[in-house]
Amino acid sequence: MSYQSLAAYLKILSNPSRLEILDLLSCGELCACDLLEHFQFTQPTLSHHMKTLVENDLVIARKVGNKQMYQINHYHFDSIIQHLNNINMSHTSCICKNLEKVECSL
Amino acid sequence: MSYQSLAAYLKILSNPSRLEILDLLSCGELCACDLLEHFQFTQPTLSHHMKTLVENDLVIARKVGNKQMYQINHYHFDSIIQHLNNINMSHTSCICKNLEKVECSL
DNA sequence: CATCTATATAGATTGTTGTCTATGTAGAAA
DNA sequence: TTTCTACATAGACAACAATCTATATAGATG
Repeated sequence: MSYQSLAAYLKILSNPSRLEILDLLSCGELCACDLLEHFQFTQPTLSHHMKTLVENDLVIARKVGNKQMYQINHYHFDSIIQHLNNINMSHTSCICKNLEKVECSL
Repeated sequence: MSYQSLAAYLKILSNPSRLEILDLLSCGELCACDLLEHFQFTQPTLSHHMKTLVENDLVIARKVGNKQMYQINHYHFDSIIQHLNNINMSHTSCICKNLEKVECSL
């Protein structure tokens, strides 16, 4: 995963409301109306956040009657976390290996 | 950690340049001039990114002569990853436990 | 001291994000 | 078929973020 795409996924996660939505979904499927009850913002704002989450594969949506059900995509979430871990850790294929230092090895 | 502060840290991480800086620092300490060589942006832009990273405890800075040395703060990075993991996983103290569902358990 | 190197700060600009109000639409119910 | 419920879309706006150029500063060197 490129820095650009990982950064794009982290941007989706870097919002307190979306984090709370994902936490609410972490135990199981919920509909939009259940989610909305927990927040102070308006229904279009929730709809906007859900669209963002679904378009970025962090949430899976399915329609049941006139209700929109949402599930967290644990698999994709895990993959993002793993890529973050790779950046934090020093590893053999790390870009820092082919870094040409000036003479800063102080 | 609140959703707000976790989101704030993720916002710092949600930038491809900062991710690449952290990846470069993951193997060891580097000075600003070494980092700058790897990027297309200007020196003030690097300085701005480093300030952001240091102020948010993701990077530790120390001055040696007229050079500014930077180290990644693995400990804090780990903690952010762990909090992200807690959101992805269903756990006993999860906020979804005291969610009052309408009748959406379809 | 004068100058060079490394880095920081100030201020401007452009693009993006989160939220709102107003309105549209699809499915269920009466 | 009309109405209600649940959700989506459009458009506006204020706040913020990433970058730049220009300039300042701190430490080293001659």
